[in-house]
Amino acid sequence: MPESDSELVEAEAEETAGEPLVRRSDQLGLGPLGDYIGFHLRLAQDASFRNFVRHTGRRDLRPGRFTALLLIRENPGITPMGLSRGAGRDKSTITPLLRDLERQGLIERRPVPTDRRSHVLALTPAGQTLLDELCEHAARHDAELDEIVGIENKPAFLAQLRAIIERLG
Amino acid sequence: MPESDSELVEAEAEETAGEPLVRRSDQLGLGPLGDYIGFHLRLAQDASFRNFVRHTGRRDLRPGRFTALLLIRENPGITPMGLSRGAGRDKSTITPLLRDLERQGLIERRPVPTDRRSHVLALTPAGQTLLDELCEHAARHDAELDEIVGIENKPAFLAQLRAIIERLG
DNA sequence: TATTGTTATACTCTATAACTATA
DNA sequence: TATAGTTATAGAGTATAACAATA
Repeated sequence: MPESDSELVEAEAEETAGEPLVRRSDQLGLGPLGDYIGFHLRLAQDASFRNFVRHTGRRDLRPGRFTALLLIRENPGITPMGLSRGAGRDKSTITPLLRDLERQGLIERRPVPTDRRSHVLALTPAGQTLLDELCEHAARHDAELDEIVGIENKPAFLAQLRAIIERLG
Repeated sequence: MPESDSELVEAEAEETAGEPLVRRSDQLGLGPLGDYIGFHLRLAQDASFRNFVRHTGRRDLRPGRFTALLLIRENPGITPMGLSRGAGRDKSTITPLLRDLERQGLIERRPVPTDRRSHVLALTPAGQTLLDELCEHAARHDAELDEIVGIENKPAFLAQLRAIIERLG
């Protein structure tokens, strides 16, 4: 799906809000899709994301911010173009994302002496703090997934997901 | 992400367009997410969706339309509210979706004698034809997923996805 | 009172194309 | 010429809130 991408969540929120996220009723017929892997991948990803949001208590969290912060932390010296390629998103989507993160004081841009067109991205202390917090939520969320899948099945399950990721585009 | 949802793809397009969908470079570090099920679910769903789009040749295909058409076909007598609950989306998102499908001549609305607030949805012949075509693409796409996962592993893999779907929200 | 469906409004994510300033 | 990044623009998808008609 030009739909998902390479991230998980996002940051920043004003308020937490209740929990009215619409819940699928699942009493409907699905036809041929009832046994499709692709369809279930989609449903599982949806459920997983909702659970993550539940953990963070921030319903405004959406893909992009979290991944951006994480990729910046894990890849020192990364540039906006590197982020674009790493996240699998067009560079034009990176500009407003970084603008917002910078405006919120979560990241900063540093000049690159060797190429004055570009700049290096880095987390500010506030960005580190927020990312740490999100990572804790992510860890708790994923522990639930581990439990559901069964820790003994996790390696095989992950291997199958990785196979899909690598062998499809 | 309040991000994904309960569908797979969508319908309608003007032209096919090249294939410039940005491709993840994957040479970047992922930190703690490197072993997270949730993260890999997201990547796999992303890859799967891109592959589906590749099959259909319609890059404008996105979640929503396809599911709507499918749920309408598979659940005779369904109403907009039923669709909303089945798809796990707020009813306010259903209105414009149905408006577009109707405008394209893919669905029609029929009055409900017992409740004049509502109406029953049904595919037109054109809607059936389009849905059939999309289902063929979906079948070929999912056959690739079967091959990647390995047909002998499919039942267990699907069971794990279903466990995630059912046990998380 | 509660529900169905619509409308108004807004925000996120995404992309293409055109532009600039460098390389 | 080609690349890094920005801006302008556009279109899905989603949601909340308020509303009219009906139950």
